[in-house]
Amino acid sequence: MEVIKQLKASISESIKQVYGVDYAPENLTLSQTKKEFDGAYTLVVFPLTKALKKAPPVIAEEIGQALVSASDWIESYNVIQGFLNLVCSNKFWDAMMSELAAPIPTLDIGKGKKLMVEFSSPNTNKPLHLGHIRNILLGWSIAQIGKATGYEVIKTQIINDRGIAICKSMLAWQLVGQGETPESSNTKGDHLVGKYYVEFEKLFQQEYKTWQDSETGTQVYQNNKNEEEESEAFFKRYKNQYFNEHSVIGKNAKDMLLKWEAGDTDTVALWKKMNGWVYKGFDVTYQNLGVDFDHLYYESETYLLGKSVVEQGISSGIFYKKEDGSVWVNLEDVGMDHKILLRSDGTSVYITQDIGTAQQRYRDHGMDKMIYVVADEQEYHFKALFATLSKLGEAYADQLHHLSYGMVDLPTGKMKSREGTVVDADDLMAEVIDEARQSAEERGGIEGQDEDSRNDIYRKIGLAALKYFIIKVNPRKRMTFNPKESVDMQGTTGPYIQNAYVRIQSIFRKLDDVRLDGSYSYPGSPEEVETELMMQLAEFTNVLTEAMEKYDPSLIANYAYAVAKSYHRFYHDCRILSVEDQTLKLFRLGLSDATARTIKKSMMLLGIEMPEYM
RNA sequence: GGCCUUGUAGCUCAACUGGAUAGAGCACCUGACUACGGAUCAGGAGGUUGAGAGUUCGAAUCUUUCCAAGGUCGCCA
Repeated sequence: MEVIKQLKASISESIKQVYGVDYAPENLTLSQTKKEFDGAYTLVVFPLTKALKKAPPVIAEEIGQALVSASDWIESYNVIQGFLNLVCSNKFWDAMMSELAAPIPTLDIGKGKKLMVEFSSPNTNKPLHLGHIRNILLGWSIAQIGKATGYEVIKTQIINDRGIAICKSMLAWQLVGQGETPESSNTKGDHLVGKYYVEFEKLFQQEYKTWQDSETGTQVYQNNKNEEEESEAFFKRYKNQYFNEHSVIGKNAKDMLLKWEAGDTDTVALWKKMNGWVYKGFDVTYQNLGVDFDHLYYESETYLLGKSVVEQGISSGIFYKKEDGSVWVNLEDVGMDHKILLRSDGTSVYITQDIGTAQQRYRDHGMDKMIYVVADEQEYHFKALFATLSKLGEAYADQLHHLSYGMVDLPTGKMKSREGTVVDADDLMAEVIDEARQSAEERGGIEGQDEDSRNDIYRKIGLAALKYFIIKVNPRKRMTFNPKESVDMQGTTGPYIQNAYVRIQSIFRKLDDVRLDGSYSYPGSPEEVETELMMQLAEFTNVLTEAMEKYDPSLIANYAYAVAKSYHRFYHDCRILSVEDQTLKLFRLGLSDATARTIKKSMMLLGIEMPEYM
């Protein structure tokens, strides 16, 4: 905000004038004055004492005097301890209002730079769930924030389309599916494939159970159990080993994976068919959620990429090979451990393909900056990945960032797919939209709209509730998703913010012919609710900058709420359409318009749409 | 056990980067202009910021020691 910059510059000049000391404007701490004191902005003078060598109250007094005589923006001041409270003049508020009336500019922080954001990155064996929603909202939002700060943004994901998981679904479908398709069963493709993933688990459990009672099973139990260990506890622990060493259906699944890797025609055809179903399903979910991607990467195409890089790393001595053939990188110099890069059988692990994918992406897009949106359980992995890429001397290695976020819990505890407590993304969206519909029908207010418009409004409100509920929480923190609270529409919620916007639209609909020409002059002195709102709006670019620096959309969410709250108060206290004084009316209309634009922009950065009615 | 994250009102979250008497919402209680849209606004009650010690003009924030929860730690992704 230029007005604030100029205000700081004036303070800096006053310091120069009184003390002959150069104090850079950007080093001044100028905050909003607390409500219980008189003034708009407060200069905290404690930090100045060293440079100016006087007691805080004296400095405050002297700067205050100098400012009042030098600047026509400062009407008066008062000093409380080391705080210099500045009371601003109408000229100041008019200047600020004029600046607020201008279109919100794109910042130039990322000007000329490419930013790639990876988010969502699902497995193709089951539908998206609540955890993905947090991931997607964060990724989408950081991409929008990137754009708003001047970056050219490439939204991407890596789709985990291969591996044992999808083979399980494929096998189960072959065994018990009887040719079922999304069309034949009228089921969304991703849900259908997810169903067969569950089917596999059932078949496996049946087989396992039978085996447990067999001679071999009991023998294994007797030979391997810990002291006093019950059979149930043992077999729970032994499950993975059973899958790998004894299970017939497990062997079949693994064989399928081998066939897939060998390029077996039938297997690949089935794989393509079922993944195709899943992608169709994902597309619908993404569309309903209002997100899209610019460039997709598939694990099936990238999983081999890292190998040659690793082999080069061995010959150049960056990595080393153990006797058993496995390849390692030593990360002790950056405070980490040794990390495996290739298995002893020469196959690649998770990090291997990530190395390859990173290189591929850099070749494709030459990005200056890359953000991976992935849950915090993978922090160690990304530290190791970045350190390894750095050792390889990759140009972009120090511009990689893991946007790590806490997992989503339910009031009943963790989400666990095995226990069926996973909240499905499609179901969840349908529920919040339905909730919005009920709420709107009770209230009335949009009966005049046709059905399509009404449905569109319900969708916007419901999704706003859901998205805001999730995005308002600091990403770093683990969050509890309370389904009841997520559909709240009062208080700190998406619909509350939408309501402020809708009120403003309603005002402007009632105006016939008013032109806001961008110049404002307040007759008398603005009300406190008005100056508070203006100051709030003036913070937008600061908040946006900070959100980008910290990779934290929740800052924008909290900001949007603060603006909406200030507006609701203003709206309640101040007449707008019915005021006689035309300049005052224009001022308030200008303020309303600036508020609407700021709210809309902020919420757009979070992937939340604004309705015109609600 | 090592490392990382978190701990703030009954609950869900803030706190302008070390600033004034720690703020909102939900829930509870009391009110609001014969409503520019009440999905709103105002008020009440609710706190030893997990505990202790330290650093300084000043600490929820920095240091340190504990306590609690979660994550992670060489061939899962």
